[in-house]
Amino acid sequence: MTFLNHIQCIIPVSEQLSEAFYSITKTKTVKRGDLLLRAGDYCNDLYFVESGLLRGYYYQEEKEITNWFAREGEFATNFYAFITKAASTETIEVLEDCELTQIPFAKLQKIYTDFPETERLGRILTENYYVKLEGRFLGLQFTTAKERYDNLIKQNGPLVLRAPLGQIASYLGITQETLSRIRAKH
Amino acid sequence: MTFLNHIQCIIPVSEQLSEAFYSITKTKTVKRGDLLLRAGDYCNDLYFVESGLLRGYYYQEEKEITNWFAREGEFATNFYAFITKAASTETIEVLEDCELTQIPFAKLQKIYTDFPETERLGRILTENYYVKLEGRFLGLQFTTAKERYDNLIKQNGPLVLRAPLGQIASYLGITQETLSRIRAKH
DNA sequence: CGCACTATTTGACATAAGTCAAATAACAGC
DNA sequence: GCTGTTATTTGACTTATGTCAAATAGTGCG
Repeated sequence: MTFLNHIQCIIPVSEQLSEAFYSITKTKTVKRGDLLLRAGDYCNDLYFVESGLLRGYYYQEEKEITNWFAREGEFATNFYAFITKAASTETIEVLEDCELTQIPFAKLQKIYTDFPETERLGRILTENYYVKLEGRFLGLQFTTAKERYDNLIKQNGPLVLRAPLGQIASYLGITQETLSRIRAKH
Repeated sequence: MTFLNHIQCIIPVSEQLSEAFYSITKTKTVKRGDLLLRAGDYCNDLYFVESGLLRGYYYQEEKEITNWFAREGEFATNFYAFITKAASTETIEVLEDCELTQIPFAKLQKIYTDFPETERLGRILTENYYVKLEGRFLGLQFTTAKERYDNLIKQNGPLVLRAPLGQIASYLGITQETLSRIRAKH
């Protein structure tokens, strides 16, 4: 699913709006290991993943914590830093070669001004982020590590499995050792 | 802090906008024990708490889980149900007599249409919800039950303490017994 | 005031997951 | 294909928090 297809699922996209999006976005190809954003930098872009896999991570007491994975059809950015223009606390790393649609913040603002109906888009994307986070929050509170792992596999399939064990473990809020033991009992 | 004061902290409020808000909002007085919203109902109103204390809760395997408390200066609603028009999964209960500013969904939509600059307001309120939830999510993952309790007290002071033990415990994601033991060691 | 009901505390024990450490396994570069 | 490095697995032990049950304390109502 391309960026525009995805937008069309959220708000109606007129010919003009479609062209405006076309003119402000760039296609960006990145390779495994590249960093799209570093902690401390400003986050000027929203990315839509056309193909590939990314992750966002930060440090919590020396330990690297993976906060999210984004695969094709999903948006990726340090949401908070993108919106507030505060320095990013997250680093965004390319896990699998990606084709991305890059949406610069300033140009997105212009779209909001020129096409007020797109304000709704921003709100809905925020809501989606919220709902997703809420799901994880409830999961953390009411499910065991094994259940969370099984759910991750069910929802994200083998794609996420290509990520190293430690990254998946920290995403699930558990230690590597625990995840390794979960896997051992198939 | 009144509703309009609060809005003014987020977006500039013109004379006309102020009047428009005035015309769509109603002041509502509710008493301890009243239910503002029941699980299963549609959530048609956003409330701003001028004074008093509310909570939102839902059931998770027979157990009542308090999802949030809202005190003066905060908004209260089942955010998800309000936005999506899905049936509410939450019940909203009045913990302490409240004076509320009631904002009906349909009229809020009209404000969005008549004053497009208010779309930003919706987005920012959503973001605030998101950031708050993110804080709780991280807390659940990286702090002990005692730390979470201490933080709650620090942030919400004695107001929340008037809520029954079991409600606070479920909000913190722990059992009553554990919270009771935390309190016992002052 | 006293009864019945509900909320809180306390105790004894169970358990999921963490910690630390060592043993393997997998992998990248020469 | 070896070698050093990094990732994963396994083991032994600890710990925070949960569970179940019983004892108190608190509260509203007739």
